[in-house]
Amino acid sequence: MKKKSSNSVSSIDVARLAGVSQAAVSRAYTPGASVSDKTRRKVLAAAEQLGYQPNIIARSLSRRSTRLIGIVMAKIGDPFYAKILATFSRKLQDKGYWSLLLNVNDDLALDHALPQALQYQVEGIVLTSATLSTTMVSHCKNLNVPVVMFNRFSWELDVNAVGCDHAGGARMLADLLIKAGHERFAYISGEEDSSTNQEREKGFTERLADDGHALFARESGDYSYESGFTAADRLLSTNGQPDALFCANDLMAMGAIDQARELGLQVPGDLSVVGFDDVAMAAWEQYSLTTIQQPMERLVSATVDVLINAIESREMERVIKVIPGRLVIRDSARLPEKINI
Amino acid sequence: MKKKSSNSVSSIDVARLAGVSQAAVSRAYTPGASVSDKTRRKVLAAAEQLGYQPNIIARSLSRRSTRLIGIVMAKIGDPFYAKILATFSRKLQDKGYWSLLLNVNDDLALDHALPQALQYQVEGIVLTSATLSTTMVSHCKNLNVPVVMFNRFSWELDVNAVGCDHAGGARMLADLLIKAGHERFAYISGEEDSSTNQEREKGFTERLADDGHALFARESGDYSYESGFTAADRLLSTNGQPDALFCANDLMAMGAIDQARELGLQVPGDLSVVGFDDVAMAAWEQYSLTTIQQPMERLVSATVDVLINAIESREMERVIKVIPGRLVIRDSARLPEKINI
DNA sequence: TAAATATTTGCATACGCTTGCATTTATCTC
DNA sequence: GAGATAAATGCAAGCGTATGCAAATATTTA
Repeated sequence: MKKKSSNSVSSIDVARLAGVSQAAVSRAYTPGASVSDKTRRKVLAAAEQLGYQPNIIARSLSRRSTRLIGIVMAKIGDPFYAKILATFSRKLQDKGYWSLLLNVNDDLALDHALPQALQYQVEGIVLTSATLSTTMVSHCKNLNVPVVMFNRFSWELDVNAVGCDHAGGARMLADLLIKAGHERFAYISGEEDSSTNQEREKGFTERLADDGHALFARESGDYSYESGFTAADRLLSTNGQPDALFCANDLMAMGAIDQARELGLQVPGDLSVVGFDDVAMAAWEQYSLTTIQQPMERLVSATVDVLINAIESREMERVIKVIPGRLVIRDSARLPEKINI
Repeated sequence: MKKKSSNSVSSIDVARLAGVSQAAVSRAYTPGASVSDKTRRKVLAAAEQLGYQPNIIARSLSRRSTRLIGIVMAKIGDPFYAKILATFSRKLQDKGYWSLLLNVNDDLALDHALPQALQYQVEGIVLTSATLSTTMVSHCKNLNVPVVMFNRFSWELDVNAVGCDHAGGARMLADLLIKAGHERFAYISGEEDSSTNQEREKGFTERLADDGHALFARESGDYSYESGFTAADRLLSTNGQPDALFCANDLMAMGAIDQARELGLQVPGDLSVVGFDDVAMAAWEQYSLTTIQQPMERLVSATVDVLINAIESREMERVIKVIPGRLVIRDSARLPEKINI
């Protein structure tokens, strides 16, 4: 239709209209800069009239600061991760940072995507549901871009990390199940190589071992509802069934519950099922899942704090924070006779 | 620990090391630029050695193109929107664009956040779950930044739009319920002022009217599970119950199903329930929800195409695309005797 | 082999903003 | 009201890359 020529109005145009120098315009938009009120008003009026907005790209180049944070995610569709993302972007926005979203399928794709993000001069990176290769870590280190891994942990990688106390949470669950008098404990794992999965399993089995129990059965899943559903099938349709089941996350727990019911079992009558995360659906009537709540707000706040601090203080010391989860008791697991947890 | 001085290596450093001009370095990174293979190799080798990566911020300034797209979202936690976001960012990445995420609570916050995004010189904007004010629309228009509304529509606003055929989908559902012999139809709305809600209700009631039916009952919800749960309570605990219920989205439908069962009703025995969206959970055993599938890939592809085209062709003509949904029949609604849908 | 053409190269400027520094103007002090 | 101090202003040099243009080099043609 109408063909507009490139119509971007710059600080020079504003300066001209306001009858001041270009520098004055810049200062009018810089809090605490040395400008008189009168000048600032003149500038803002002229800007208003011309529809001027400062060009942050140019500002970033000049200031050598973009206020951009790269958020790396896989599985955005997973409700737990979706919530994380929502919380991150909100908290970052509150602090005046913006989120550059890197959607990644696997760690390989990350190695491809990350350099791109770095080219955008992101000032920090949040890693969820993906792990960096060591070359990428040193890459970020060289560029002086702090990284925080969220709910992932690795001793080898010299990277900041904030996460929930998965082992501790799993221990609480084991504890609850033991006290409820269960005997045959099963576990459905998440992706085997995720640190989250390993810690949860470790905490669970250790607490069992404390009471002389061992894992009665174990199946592999991948954190998806479907994997919980099918793993539970393998678990429950053999003879000699477990009477307590810990799934590495809520989604699988819900799948497992559905499968159990499919097979005619009562939850928690015949089988106690517990999960991990406390996603919104865990509270739904059909599932009413006993689980460990990951304190999202605290986790994300801590992560953002670590990141921003690393950015602003240029501190290179590695920081690791572990935040305890909270046991949420609902109806999917049998309770101890006397409740004293 | 170790305090690194600002260590950014620029094209000039690479040029020096490679023994070429800075321009040559720039060209080495520009596909199709006029450089000999020899030079390009020298440059890349030097770059490798220094760990050089082009600074996209500087490039953006020079080229006047950031390849940044602003994605505006509210309710990222909603599984349907989470999926949308995932799909968008993937498709955009595939086309060499990056997503700047704007997390927004309400339209008011948008009016605040959008100018900020525009300052980042985003080349286009995708709007989901939020509506622009008219001043923002003209703002974008002035800046020549194309906008596409996703699953939102407004006659008044002169903005591109891509969305599912909500009315058509709702009509299919009404059709199914009518043919199954239902008599008393109820509707639980989404947020009343969302165009999506209005279209779905319109399609539903129109199809009912075609057969001489009117809405038997109606309750307000807000697209959340909880609102479906409570709305269903109001709907079902009065005497004179509906026998068919259309909820404006799946989440509410699941809430309604849970409430119905809570009240001792069979679904679909006593009450047929249908939803809209076909989120992942709709396929879960407990719900097995009959619903309208929004063809996510097509919707998002179309949106991205409209946007990219508007960006690259500088075309200002308004584009509107409506894409049909697909009826997914599961077990939450009674079926007609003879199936001929 | 010289001339004509095509390909590479470097120079210099532009992109829009920030900021140190010197200069001008306003404010204060006695 | 003069001198001293403080605040405001403008100038100009960046920030790191892209690119038009002219000069230099390579390739082709006769």
